[in-house]
Amino acid sequence: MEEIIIKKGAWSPEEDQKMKDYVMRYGIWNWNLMPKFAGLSRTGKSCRLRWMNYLRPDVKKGPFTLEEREIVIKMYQQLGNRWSAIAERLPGRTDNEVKNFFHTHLKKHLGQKNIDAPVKSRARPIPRRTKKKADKAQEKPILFVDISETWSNKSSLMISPEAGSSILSSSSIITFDQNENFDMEKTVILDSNPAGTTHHHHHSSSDTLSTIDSFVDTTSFWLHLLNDAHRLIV
DNA sequence: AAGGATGTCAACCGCCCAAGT
DNA sequence: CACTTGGGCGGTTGACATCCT
Repeated sequence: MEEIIIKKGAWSPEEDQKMKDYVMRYGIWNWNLMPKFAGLSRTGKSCRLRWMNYLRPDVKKGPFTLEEREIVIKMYQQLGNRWSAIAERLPGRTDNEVKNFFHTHLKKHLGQKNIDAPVKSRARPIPRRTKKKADKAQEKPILFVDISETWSNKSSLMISPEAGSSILSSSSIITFDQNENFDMEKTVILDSNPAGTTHHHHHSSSDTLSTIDSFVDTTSFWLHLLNDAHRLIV
């Protein structure tokens, strides 16, 4: 097994570019696996943080406006140190940025007299997580691809000729969970199969599924194709 | 001019939670 | 039920910039 040195600290412009290129092409599917495919020697966590706080196209850069400042103060009085909740009220600002802004600009310059928090640190009157995974999936359908070593036990790729749309005269691929029924919404149209291998399986009913055993060998290829294709339908 | 003090903020860490197994 | 996993959260650190004497 090859030893991979995980890089830490500041991101270089080259790393940023790799990340941007990758996400633009393939989207975000799994933070832990993504750096490997993107050619980054970083942890998934590090990648996620960099993307969320800096590389994401909708992050607002530059100093806080007066309005934003007022919102931070007001929300801090209401919510305390729930930075991510406060950041939701400030489009383009991240929790990290709000937290930094508060500590460096507000806490000291205003003093506690004007910005009393209603609750002590760690107290969470409102559950931190209000969104469930199902809710999020509804907001934006996400293709889930499981490529763990136990791949074949958990889930499979399926190709269903019937699912082909008129857009492309090709086979379709979906991902699925064992308990999940065929879902046309998650159908992905592909042009071709990897490495010219034949993975076409015909199904007469929607719950007939086939496992592609050689998946692991062509994981990268498939994931890239899936992500490309996924982008077509989202 | 110099170098110590202070400020800024990107990125890390440990912990937490929801969902899956 | 317990355990694992992925990702989200807030506290904190430390490199670098700027200020101050």
